[in-house]
Amino acid sequence: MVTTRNTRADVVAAAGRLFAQRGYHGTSMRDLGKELGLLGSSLYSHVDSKQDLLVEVVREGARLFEASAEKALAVEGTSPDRLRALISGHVDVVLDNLDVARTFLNEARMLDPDQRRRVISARDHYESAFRSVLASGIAEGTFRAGLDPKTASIFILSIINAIERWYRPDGPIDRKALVEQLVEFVGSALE
Amino acid sequence: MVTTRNTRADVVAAAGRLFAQRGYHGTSMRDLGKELGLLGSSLYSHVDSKQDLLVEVVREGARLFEASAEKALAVEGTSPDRLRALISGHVDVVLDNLDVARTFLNEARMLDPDQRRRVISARDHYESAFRSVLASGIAEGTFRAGLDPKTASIFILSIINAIERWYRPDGPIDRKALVEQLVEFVGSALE
DNA sequence: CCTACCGATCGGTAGG
DNA sequence: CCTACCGATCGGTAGG
Repeated sequence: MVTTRNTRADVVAAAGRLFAQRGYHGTSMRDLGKELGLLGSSLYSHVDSKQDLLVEVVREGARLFEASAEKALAVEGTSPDRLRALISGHVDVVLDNLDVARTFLNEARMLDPDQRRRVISARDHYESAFRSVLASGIAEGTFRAGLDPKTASIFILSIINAIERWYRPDGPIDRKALVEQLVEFVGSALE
Repeated sequence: MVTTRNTRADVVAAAGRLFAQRGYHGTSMRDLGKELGLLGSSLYSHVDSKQDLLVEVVREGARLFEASAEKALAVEGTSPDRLRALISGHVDVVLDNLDVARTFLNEARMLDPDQRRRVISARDHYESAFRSVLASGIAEGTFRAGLDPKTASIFILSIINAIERWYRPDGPIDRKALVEQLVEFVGSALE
């Protein structure tokens, strides 16, 4: 077995792993080097700074969530169908990219103000997918009138963002059942 | 105006503020000293270590949530009444102790394994208050049968724990309205 | 609560 | 990607 040189993508992936586990400030460049089998100083041939790594991981998270929303909004069918697609897609993004999702959700606030603003607007755009599906459903009469799409979106996102905090893939509830429980809970909250 | 000496409680309170804002690893003892108008080294006349401060803040959070649950469970009335008391009490704990709650929710994972275990079991005990109220409501027929109290509790806690992340006291929705929206959303999810 | 430190570790650079 | 560093900062201590 040959030990190949690390690519920039390897470095970013390892950064996501450690940032997710120990937090951005809890991870040193030497920790990250060790994770990759090289010295901390060697990382600077791949990146300009530690912040750069956080930016890169968080951006990847934003891309993944955004791509999921785009797909979900394109689903033919009813508003509840698109809401289900949004929820199911979110679960997939989180569970298929746990480290990236965790870093995106918990460590983005460690970015400098400029980069943080970009993340906030990316999040708002993602949230707007939920708001628009809820608004359509209310207009169609499939979701209860009097529902506030903004608040309801925040509640729904609160539930699906928190999955990262408690869900264990090897636990008693598999991914499909998780999505079912989510859709059922959220669905009946909207009726 | 006289400048009084800081008490241990002042130090813990300031630690909660900084841990909540910048994270545990993002806060240095010198930062904390500056916040209190003294040197980092002077803090060691109040505490033995930085970890001690995190332990203290997190424990205070655990105490507050536990006290709230105890009060809510003692409420006379129906299961939905007690659920409302749990939600309303949780909102009060979070909004009246934002820094402590944030540190409890986001920084407890930075504790050493031993202390972290204690927090996890404290959280589980708090969650059990929600589970038991849901189970009673299902048994009475006020909450829909087929509901899983464990999963539903996690979903409810996901929503009310996330308040820390988005709610602004000076925003368009006041505390009373927030509780109403929460109770309505969660309530209809359980019917 | 300050003075005066300690060894360890931090993010990062120059040069190969 | 390593060698050999840099100045700054880290948590913490001794003694007052």
